[in-house]
Amino acid sequence: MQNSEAMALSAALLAVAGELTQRIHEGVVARGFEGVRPAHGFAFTRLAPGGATVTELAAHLGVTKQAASQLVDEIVRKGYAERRPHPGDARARLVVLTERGWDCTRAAEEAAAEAVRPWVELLGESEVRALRDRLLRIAPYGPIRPAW
Amino acid sequence: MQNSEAMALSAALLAVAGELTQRIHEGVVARGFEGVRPAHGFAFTRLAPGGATVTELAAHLGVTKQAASQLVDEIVRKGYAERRPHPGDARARLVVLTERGWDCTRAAEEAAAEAVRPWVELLGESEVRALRDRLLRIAPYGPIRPAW
DNA sequence: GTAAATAGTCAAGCTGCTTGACCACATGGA
DNA sequence: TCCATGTGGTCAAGCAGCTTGACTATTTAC
Repeated sequence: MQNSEAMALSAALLAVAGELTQRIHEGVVARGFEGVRPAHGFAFTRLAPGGATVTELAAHLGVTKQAASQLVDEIVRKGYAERRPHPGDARARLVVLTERGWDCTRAAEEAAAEAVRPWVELLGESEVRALRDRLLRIAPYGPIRPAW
Repeated sequence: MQNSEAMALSAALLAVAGELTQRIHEGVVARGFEGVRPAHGFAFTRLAPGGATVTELAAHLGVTKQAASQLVDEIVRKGYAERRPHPGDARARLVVLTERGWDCTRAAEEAAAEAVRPWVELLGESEVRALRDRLLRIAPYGPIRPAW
Protein backbone atom coordinates (compact mmCIF):
# COMPACT_ATOMS: atom_id res chain seq x y z
CA MET A 1 0.00 0.00 0.00
CA GLN A 2 1.39 3.39 -1.01
CA ASN A 3 2.38 5.97 1.56
CA SER A 4 -0.19 8.44 0.27
CA GLU A 5 -2.96 5.85 0.56
CA ALA A 6 -1.94 5.05 4.14
CA MET A 7 -1.94 8.76 4.93
CA ALA A 8 -5.40 9.22 3.43
CA LEU A 9 -6.67 6.28 5.47
CA SER A 10 -5.09 7.70 8.62
CA ALA A 11 -6.45 11.16 8.06
CA ALA A 12 -9.94 9.86 7.44
CA LEU A 13 -9.81 7.62 10.48
CA LEU A 14 -8.65 10.43 12.76
CA ALA A 15 -11.16 12.88 11.35
CA VAL A 16 -13.98 10.41 11.92
CA ALA A 17 -12.74 9.66 15.42
CA GLY A 18 -12.59 13.33 16.34
CA GLU A 19 -16.06 13.98 14.99
CA LEU A 20 -17.46 10.91 16.73
CA THR A 21 -16.00 11.89 20.10
CA GLN A 22 -17.42 15.36 19.81
CA ARG A 23 -20.89 14.11 18.85
CA ILE A 24 -21.04 11.58 21.67
CA HIS A 25 -19.94 14.25 24.10
CA GLU A 26 -22.58 16.67 22.85
CA GLY A 27 -25.23 13.96 23.06
CA VAL A 28 -24.30 13.15 26.65
CA VAL A 29 -24.40 16.81 27.64
CA ALA A 30 -27.74 17.24 25.85
CA ARG A 31 -29.11 14.42 28.01
CA GLY A 32 -28.37 16.40 31.13
CA PHE A 33 -24.92 15.22 32.18
CA GLU A 34 -22.84 18.36 32.44
CA GLY A 35 -19.30 18.73 33.59
CA VAL A 36 -18.33 15.40 32.12
CA ARG A 37 -15.42 15.10 29.67
CA PRO A 38 -14.83 12.49 26.99
CA ALA A 39 -12.04 10.97 29.07
CA HIS A 40 -14.58 10.20 31.76
CA GLY A 41 -16.46 8.01 29.33
CA PHE A 42 -13.40 5.85 28.83
CA ALA A 43 -13.02 5.61 32.57
CA PHE A 44 -16.68 4.57 32.92
CA THR A 45 -16.27 1.70 30.48
CA ARG A 46 -13.41 0.39 32.61
CA LEU A 47 -15.31 0.85 35.88
CA ALA A 48 -18.59 -0.56 34.60
CA PRO A 49 -18.03 -4.34 34.77
CA GLY A 50 -17.56 -4.30 38.55
CA GLY A 51 -15.30 -1.48 39.51
CA ALA A 52 -11.56 -1.02 39.30
CA THR A 53 -8.70 0.34 41.36
CA VAL A 54 -7.03 3.64 40.59
CA THR A 55 -3.96 1.80 39.35
CA GLU A 56 -6.00 -0.35 36.97
CA LEU A 57 -7.76 2.73 35.70
CA ALA A 58 -4.44 4.49 35.16
CA ALA A 59 -3.20 1.56 33.08
CA HIS A 60 -6.40 1.55 31.04
CA LEU A 61 -6.20 5.28 30.29
CA GLY A 62 -2.45 5.30 29.77
CA VAL A 63 -1.77 7.99 32.37
CA THR A 64 -0.01 8.12 35.74
CA LYS A 65 -1.92 6.88 38.75
CA GLN A 66 -1.83 10.41 40.16
CA ALA A 67 -3.72 11.64 37.11
CA ALA A 68 -6.16 8.75 37.42
CA SER A 69 -6.63 9.56 41.09
CA GLN A 70 -7.46 13.17 40.24
CA LEU A 71 -9.92 12.01 37.60
CA VAL A 72 -11.58 9.76 40.18
CA ASP A 73 -11.73 12.69 42.62
CA GLU A 74 -13.61 14.61 39.98
CA ILE A 75 -16.16 11.97 39.02
CA VAL A 76 -16.73 11.17 42.71
CA ARG A 77 -17.29 14.85 43.47
CA LYS A 78 -19.76 15.04 40.59
CA GLY A 79 -21.64 11.97 41.78
CA TYR A 80 -20.77 9.50 39.03
CA ALA A 81 -18.70 7.09 41.12
CA GLU A 82 -17.69 6.30 44.67
CA ARG A 83 -14.67 4.80 46.41
CA ARG A 84 -15.21 1.68 48.48
CA PRO A 85 -12.77 -0.35 50.55
CA HIS A 86 -11.23 -3.08 48.44
CA PRO A 87 -12.20 -6.60 49.52
CA GLY A 88 -8.95 -8.46 50.07
CA ASP A 89 -6.45 -5.58 49.91
CA ALA A 90 -6.55 -2.93 52.61
CA ARG A 91 -4.21 -0.66 50.65
CA ALA A 92 -6.46 -0.49 47.62
CA ARG A 93 -9.85 1.08 47.10
CA LEU A 94 -12.43 -0.13 44.61
CA VAL A 95 -13.92 2.63 42.48
CA VAL A 96 -17.47 1.77 41.34
CA LEU A 97 -20.11 3.63 39.35
CA THR A 98 -23.08 5.11 41.17
CA GLU A 99 -26.58 4.88 39.73
CA ARG A 100 -25.98 8.26 38.12
CA GLY A 101 -22.79 6.88 36.64
CA TRP A 102 -24.78 4.06 35.05
CA ASP A 103 -27.35 6.55 33.74
CA CYS A 104 -24.53 8.52 32.15
CA THR A 105 -23.09 5.38 30.57
CA ARG A 106 -26.45 4.52 29.04
CA ALA A 107 -26.78 8.10 27.79
CA ALA A 108 -23.38 7.72 26.11
CA GLU A 109 -24.59 4.56 24.36
CA GLU A 110 -27.65 6.37 23.10
CA ALA A 111 -25.50 9.26 21.93
CA ALA A 112 -23.17 6.83 20.15
CA ALA A 113 -26.11 5.23 18.36
CA GLU A 114 -27.29 8.69 17.34
CA ALA A 115 -23.84 9.67 16.10
CA VAL A 116 -23.57 6.51 14.02
CA ARG A 117 -27.01 6.87 12.46
CA PRO A 118 -25.85 9.12 9.59
CA TRP A 119 -23.29 6.48 8.66
CA VAL A 120 -26.02 3.84 8.46
CA GLU A 121 -28.05 6.12 6.21
CA LEU A 122 -25.04 6.72 4.00
CA LEU A 123 -23.52 3.26 3.81
CA GLY A 124 -26.30 0.93 4.90
CA GLU A 125 -26.45 -1.17 8.05
CA SER A 126 -24.51 -4.13 6.73
CA GLU A 127 -21.63 -1.93 5.61
CA VAL A 128 -21.42 -0.26 9.00
CA ARG A 129 -21.44 -3.66 10.70
CA ALA A 130 -18.62 -4.70 8.37
CA LEU A 131 -16.76 -1.55 9.35
CA ARG A 132 -17.22 -2.39 13.01
CA ASP A 133 -16.01 -5.95 12.53
CA ARG A 134 -12.88 -4.86 10.71
CA LEU A 135 -12.08 -2.20 13.27
CA LEU A 136 -12.57 -4.70 16.08
CA ARG A 137 -10.07 -7.02 14.44
CA ILE A 138 -7.36 -4.36 14.27
CA ALA A 139 -8.18 -2.69 17.59
CA PRO A 140 -5.27 -2.86 20.05
CA TYR A 141 -5.43 -4.31 23.53
CA GLY A 142 -3.32 -1.66 25.18
CA PRO A 143 -4.38 1.51 26.96
CA ILE A 144 -6.86 3.89 25.38
CA ARG A 145 -5.01 7.07 24.53
CA PRO A 146 -6.36 10.36 23.18
CA ALA A 147 -5.92 10.63 19.43
CA TRP A 148 -3.63 13.59 19.94
CA MET B 1 -28.48 -0.55 14.95
CA GLN B 2 -28.49 -1.31 18.68
CA ASN B 3 -26.93 1.06 21.17
CA SER B 4 -24.45 -1.58 22.29
CA GLU B 5 -23.35 -2.20 18.71
CA ALA B 6 -22.86 1.51 18.14
CA MET B 7 -20.82 1.71 21.35
CA ALA B 8 -18.65 -1.23 20.31
CA LEU B 9 -18.05 0.42 16.95
CA SER B 10 -17.20 3.71 18.62
CA ALA B 11 -14.84 2.13 21.13
CA ALA B 12 -13.04 0.19 18.42
CA LEU B 13 -12.74 3.26 16.22
CA LEU B 14 -11.34 5.41 19.02
CA ALA B 15 -8.94 2.71 20.17
CA VAL B 16 -7.62 2.28 16.64
CA ALA B 17 -7.32 6.05 16.21
CA GLY B 18 -5.37 6.42 19.44
CA GLU B 19 -3.02 3.58 18.55
CA LEU B 20 -2.52 4.91 15.04
CA THR B 21 -1.68 8.40 16.25
CA GLN B 22 0.85 7.05 18.69
CA ARG B 23 2.51 4.81 16.09
CA ILE B 24 2.78 7.58 13.52
CA HIS B 25 4.25 9.85 16.15
CA GLU B 26 6.78 7.24 17.21
CA GLY B 27 7.69 6.62 13.58
CA VAL B 28 8.27 10.32 12.95
CA VAL B 29 10.43 10.65 16.05
CA ALA B 30 12.37 7.51 15.05
CA ARG B 31 13.16 9.20 11.73
CA GLY B 32 14.89 12.02 13.57
CA PHE B 33 12.19 14.65 13.98
CA GLU B 34 12.13 15.35 17.67
CA GLY B 35 10.09 17.89 19.54
CA VAL B 36 7.19 17.49 17.15
CA ARG B 37 3.70 16.68 18.45
CA PRO B 38 0.83 14.93 16.66
CA ALA B 39 -1.05 18.23 16.41
CA HIS B 40 1.82 19.57 14.30
CA GLY B 41 1.15 16.89 11.74
CA PHE B 42 -2.39 18.10 11.27
CA ALA B 43 -1.06 21.62 10.89
CA PHE B 44 1.44 20.45 8.28
CA THR B 45 -1.27 18.88 6.13
CA ARG B 46 -3.08 22.22 6.08
CA LEU B 47 0.09 24.19 5.34
CA ALA B 48 1.39 21.83 2.69
CA PRO B 49 -0.66 22.74 -0.40
CA GLY B 50 0.72 26.29 -0.50
CA GLY B 51 0.69 27.77 2.95
CA ALA B 52 -2.07 29.16 5.10
CA THR B 53 -2.72 32.08 7.41
CA VAL B 54 -2.88 31.66 11.17
CA THR B 55 -6.63 32.21 11.07
CA GLU B 56 -7.12 29.50 8.44
CA LEU B 57 -4.97 27.15 10.47
CA ALA B 58 -6.98 27.90 13.60
CA ALA B 59 -10.20 27.03 11.77
CA HIS B 60 -8.69 23.80 10.47
CA LEU B 61 -7.52 22.71 13.92
CA GLY B 62 -10.63 23.90 15.72
CA VAL B 63 -8.76 26.11 18.19
CA THR B 64 -8.50 29.86 18.79
CA LYS B 65 -6.23 31.86 16.55
CA GLN B 66 -4.07 32.63 19.59
CA ALA B 67 -3.46 28.93 20.07
CA ALA B 68 -2.74 28.52 16.36
CA SER B 69 -0.32 31.45 16.54
CA GLN B 70 1.53 29.82 19.44
CA LEU B 71 1.70 26.56 17.51
CA VAL B 72 3.15 28.42 14.51
CA ASP B 73 5.68 30.10 16.83
CA GLU B 74 6.77 26.65 17.90
CA ILE B 75 7.13 25.06 14.46
CA VAL B 76 8.90 28.17 13.18
CA ARG B 77 11.30 28.08 16.12
CA LYS B 78 11.98 24.41 15.41
CA GLY B 79 12.60 25.06 11.74
CA TYR B 80 9.58 23.35 10.17
CA ALA B 81 7.88 26.46 8.81
CA GLU B 82 8.38 30.17 8.27
CA ARG B 83 6.19 33.26 8.15
CA ARG B 84 6.14 35.29 4.96
CA PRO B 85 4.32 38.47 4.08
CA HIS B 86 0.96 37.68 2.55
CA PRO B 87 0.61 38.71 -1.10
CA GLY B 88 -2.47 40.89 -1.30
CA ASP B 89 -3.17 41.46 2.41
CA ALA B 90 -0.63 43.39 4.44
CA ARG B 91 -2.33 42.41 7.71
CA ALA B 92 -1.91 38.71 7.11
CA ARG B 93 1.14 36.51 7.01
CA LEU B 94 1.44 33.35 4.99
CA VAL B 95 2.84 30.41 6.94
CA VAL B 96 4.65 27.94 4.67
CA LEU B 97 6.61 24.76 5.28
CA THR B 98 10.38 24.83 5.07
CA GLU B 99 12.31 22.03 3.39
CA ARG B 100 12.63 20.41 6.80
CA GLY B 101 8.86 20.69 7.18
CA TRP B 102 8.42 18.80 3.92
CA ASP B 103 10.90 16.17 5.06
CA CYS B 104 8.89 15.72 8.23
CA THR B 105 5.66 15.42 6.26
CA ARG B 106 7.17 12.68 4.11
CA ALA B 107 8.44 10.94 7.25
CA ALA B 108 4.88 11.01 8.62
CA GLU B 109 3.60 9.36 5.44
CA GLU B 110 6.20 6.63 5.76
CA ALA B 111 5.29 6.15 9.40
CA ALA B 112 1.61 5.95 8.50
CA ALA B 113 2.33 3.29 5.90
CA GLU B 114 4.31 1.38 8.50
CA ALA B 115 1.52 1.67 11.07
CA VAL B 116 -1.04 0.40 8.59
CA ARG B 117 1.05 -2.57 7.50
CA PRO B 118 -0.17 -4.90 10.28
CA TRP B 119 -3.71 -4.23 9.20
CA VAL B 120 -2.89 -5.24 5.65
CA GLU B 121 -1.33 -8.45 6.93
CA LEU B 122 -4.38 -9.15 9.05
CA LEU B 123 -7.19 -8.14 6.71
CA GLY B 124 -5.58 -8.11 3.28
CA GLU B 125 -4.97 -5.12 1.07
CA SER B 126 -8.41 -4.99 -0.55
CA GLU B 127 -10.14 -5.01 2.82
CA VAL B 128 -8.00 -2.16 4.08
CA ARG B 129 -8.73 -0.20 0.90
CA ALA B 130 -12.43 -0.84 1.48
CA LEU B 131 -12.01 0.41 5.03
CA ARG B 132 -10.35 3.56 3.75
CA ASP B 133 -13.08 4.17 1.18
CA ARG B 134 -15.85 3.82 3.72
CA LEU B 135 -14.10 6.07 6.21
CA LEU B 136 -13.54 8.68 3.53
CA ARG B 137 -17.26 8.66 2.78
CA ILE B 138 -18.24 9.35 6.37
CA ALA B 139 -15.34 11.70 7.18
CA PRO B 140 -16.54 15.18 8.12
CA TYR B 141 -15.47 18.40 6.43
CA GLY B 142 -15.16 20.44 9.62
CA PRO B 143 -12.12 21.10 11.75
CA ILE B 144 -9.87 18.27 12.84
CA ARG B 145 -10.24 17.87 16.58
CA PRO B 146 -8.34 15.64 18.99
CA ALA B 147 -10.28 12.49 19.78
CA TRP B 148 -10.46 13.59 23.40
C1' DG C 1 10.70 -11.14 60.55
C1' DT C 2 12.45 -7.97 57.82
C1' DA C 3 13.31 -5.89 53.11
C1' DA C 4 11.40 -4.81 48.89
C1' DA C 5 7.34 -4.01 46.17
C1' DT C 6 2.72 -2.05 45.53
C1' DA C 7 -1.78 1.08 46.21
C1' DG C 8 -2.78 5.51 46.99
C1' DT C 9 -2.37 10.44 48.01
C1' DC C 10 -0.29 15.25 48.63
C1' DA C 11 2.30 18.91 46.61
C1' DA C 12 4.51 21.55 43.13
C1' DG C 13 5.47 22.47 38.38
C1' DC C 14 4.78 22.54 33.33
C1' DT C 15 2.39 22.73 28.88
C1' DG C 16 -1.12 23.86 25.80
C1' DC C 17 -5.10 25.84 25.66
C1' DT C 18 -8.46 29.77 26.82
C1' DT C 19 -10.29 34.68 27.46
C1' DG C 20 -9.38 39.63 27.21
C1' DA C 21 -7.07 43.57 25.36
C1' DC C 22 -4.88 45.72 21.85
C1' DC C 23 -2.67 47.42 17.20
C1' DA C 24 -2.36 47.40 12.04
C1' DC C 25 -4.60 47.04 7.92
C1' DA C 26 -8.92 46.27 4.94
C1' DT C 27 -13.56 47.20 3.52
C1' DG C 28 -17.73 49.66 2.57
C1' DG C 29 -20.82 53.44 2.76
C1' DA C 30 -21.77 58.68 3.35
C1' DT D 1 -12.08 61.05 0.54
C1' DC D 2 -12.96 60.11 5.19
C1' DC D 3 -14.51 57.58 8.84
C1' DA D 4 -16.82 53.46 11.05
C1' DT D 5 -16.67 48.88 11.28
C1' DG D 6 -14.62 44.36 10.42
C1' DT D 7 -10.63 41.23 10.13
C1' DG D 8 -5.60 39.27 10.82
C1' DG D 9 -2.35 38.90 14.23
C1' DT D 10 -0.01 39.22 18.66
C1' DC D 11 0.79 40.10 23.81
C1' DA D 12 -0.54 38.96 28.41
C1' DA D 13 -2.66 36.52 32.07
C1' DG D 14 -5.20 32.60 33.74
C1' DC D 15 -6.69 27.85 33.94
C1' DA D 16 -7.18 22.72 33.40
C1' DG D 17 -5.13 18.45 33.15
C1' DC D 18 -1.24 16.24 33.14
C1' DT D 19 3.63 15.24 34.99
C1' DT D 20 7.50 14.27 38.47
C1' DG D 21 8.87 13.78 43.26
C1' DA D 22 8.08 12.57 47.96
C1' DC D 23 5.67 10.17 51.32
C1' DT D 24 2.52 6.69 54.15
C1' DA D 25 0.12 2.28 54.64
C1' DT D 26 -0.15 -2.34 53.46
C1' DT D 27 1.23 -6.56 51.08
C1' DT D 28 4.55 -9.89 49.26
C1' DA D 29 8.79 -12.51 49.09
C1' DC D 30 12.77 -14.48 50.96
